[in-house]
Amino acid sequence: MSPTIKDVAKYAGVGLGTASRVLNGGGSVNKEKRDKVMEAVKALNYTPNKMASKLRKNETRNIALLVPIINHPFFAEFAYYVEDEADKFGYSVILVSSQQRVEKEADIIKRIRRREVDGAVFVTHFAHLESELEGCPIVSLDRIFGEGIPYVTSDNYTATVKAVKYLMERGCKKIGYLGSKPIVKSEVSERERAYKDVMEQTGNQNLIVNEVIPHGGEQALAEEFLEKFPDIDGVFVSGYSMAQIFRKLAEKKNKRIPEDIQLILYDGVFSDWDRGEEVTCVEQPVEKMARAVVDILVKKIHGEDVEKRMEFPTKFIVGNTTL
Amino acid sequence: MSPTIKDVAKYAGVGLGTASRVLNGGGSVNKEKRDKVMEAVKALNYTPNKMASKLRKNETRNIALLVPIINHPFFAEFAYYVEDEADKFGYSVILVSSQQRVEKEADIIKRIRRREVDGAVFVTHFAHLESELEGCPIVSLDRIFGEGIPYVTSDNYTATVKAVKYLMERGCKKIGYLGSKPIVKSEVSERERAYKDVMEQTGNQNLIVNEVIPHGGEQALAEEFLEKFPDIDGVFVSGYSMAQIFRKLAEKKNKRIPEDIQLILYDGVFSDWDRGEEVTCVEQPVEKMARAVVDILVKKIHGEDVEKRMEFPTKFIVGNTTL
DNA sequence: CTGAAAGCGCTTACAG
DNA sequence: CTGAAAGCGCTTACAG
Repeated sequence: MSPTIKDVAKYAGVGLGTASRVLNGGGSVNKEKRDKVMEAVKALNYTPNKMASKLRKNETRNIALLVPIINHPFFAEFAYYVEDEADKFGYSVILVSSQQRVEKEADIIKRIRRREVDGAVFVTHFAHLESELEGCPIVSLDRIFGEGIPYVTSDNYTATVKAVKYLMERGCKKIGYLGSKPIVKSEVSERERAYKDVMEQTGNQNLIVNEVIPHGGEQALAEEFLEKFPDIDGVFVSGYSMAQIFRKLAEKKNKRIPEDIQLILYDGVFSDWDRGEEVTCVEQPVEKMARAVVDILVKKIHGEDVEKRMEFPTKFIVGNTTL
Repeated sequence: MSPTIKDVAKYAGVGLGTASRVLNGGGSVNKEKRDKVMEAVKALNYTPNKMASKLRKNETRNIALLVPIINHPFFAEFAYYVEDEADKFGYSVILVSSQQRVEKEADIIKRIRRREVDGAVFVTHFAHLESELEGCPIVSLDRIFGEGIPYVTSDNYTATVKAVKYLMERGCKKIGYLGSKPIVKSEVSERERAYKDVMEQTGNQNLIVNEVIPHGGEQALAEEFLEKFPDIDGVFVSGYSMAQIFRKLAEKKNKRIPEDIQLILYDGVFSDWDRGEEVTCVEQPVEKMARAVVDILVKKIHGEDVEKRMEFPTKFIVGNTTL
């Protein structure tokens, strides 16, 4: 068995409390005894057992990160910064891909109650019992839960207005909206609202396909969109996967982008692995948003007051999918 | 304060042990008492405190997953399946992006010793004190640590031979090798060995740029490669990011792929978000490899015997980066 | 089948 | 400054 702090104390010839104090820096300790303890630690090759101290201190120093699916550029990028930021505060992050399964979302709540994690970051758009969340240390991205749950978002409305107007400026006459609608209350819905407002103001028709779909349902939706609106010459696409699938489909149908259809994506350009093509897009400040989410969560775990809503400005990037 | 099992026992009018037994199914309990306990659980809205049972049972039910960086298609895909498989065994996965920082790798070892996790999956090619690993429940991908650490890999050698020969069949006369070399002993090195062997057998010259580089160093390496071998007409690229960067660079230099340079990538084609272009590549069975890694790790944590090395066959996929 | 007790390895008031 | 003690919330032999 590995040595315990008891062994260290005994070896050093001091009391248990003293050993603990030198190990944790709590309270001052006689230099001589301190040295003896350090010596004992070395001699016994002692490592503290965190399970014990966590139980005692009633904190796990873990947070859960719930994403729909980790192998998606936006969520992976987000996860990267969440981990980096959490690490700064001494928290580890437990990764959970919800895969849109409602049990997995509910499971996170259980993990908090079971003291497996101190709190959670929610990046999902699926449903579950809101009542269960009461008082839970949770922070969400985009999604609006209710009073107790703060969230971080981007300027969905204004950015979409700008994007749609840009398509018009570039000559588009028939602009569609393609997206997968959140099943829950979410700031993402502001995108559709913005689109509709612009269409109304400019006396244009709404050409929308925006549905609640299961994971993997993008293909069917993109097809539906192109069938419904075959003569479209511009499209605002909400979501990275959807845009990728739309582009593939358009190619297959011999619709050239941007010559035949101009495209703007909400959900930006990412790292190197993104093949470096420049999509015209609304880019979210993923890093800042991820760090903010963690900062808020940590504050919340410590019982501090936090902002209920935090909005970050996006960047409009002109690429080669518009003329 | 939330209720403890003690409260449940008191409420139900039974002993602590009895309450524990009905909650964990250990040993049989009188039906009547069982019902009373269940009733108490409901009434008090009791949730067990896992920190306590973990301490008692000396298991965290957490494993760490160490990847160089999570926002990379291969690692994200790998992580997805690791989490899914771990979940089946009741384990949670703690995500750590090493960012090539040696402290982060060493930190994982500490986490195991501190009982923050029961074991770890290593997907990194950086260095640290091998001696520290002795007896640690660790499983690696590709990397060869030594006797005690099992690993999962793919058929690097044969797949590379096949790929390079394919380039020849397609008419390439000057075939280069571009990759980032692992700093440690790894099965990935078999790729370079295979390339060299084919070159030697066919009486061709080695045109290799394969260096140990820091994260983000791909660009410089790709440039070096093209400067050194400007008249190349085929290239075997090891690693996804490197290939993406190479393709971008080639485009900038007006080298068309595949017309001027044919390209084969080791590290396959992934999900939808990969823009769907078909790169000719050697595809690793990521899902199977990830699940195998977890299966082995769980066995190892439970002290069972495990295979020391497990090789999975890759698939050769012909795309549009070769003629 | 069941209750009282010991103990997992820590930390933290509490006297001194 | 420091040691002995209590306790975090469980589980698991141990008697009965």
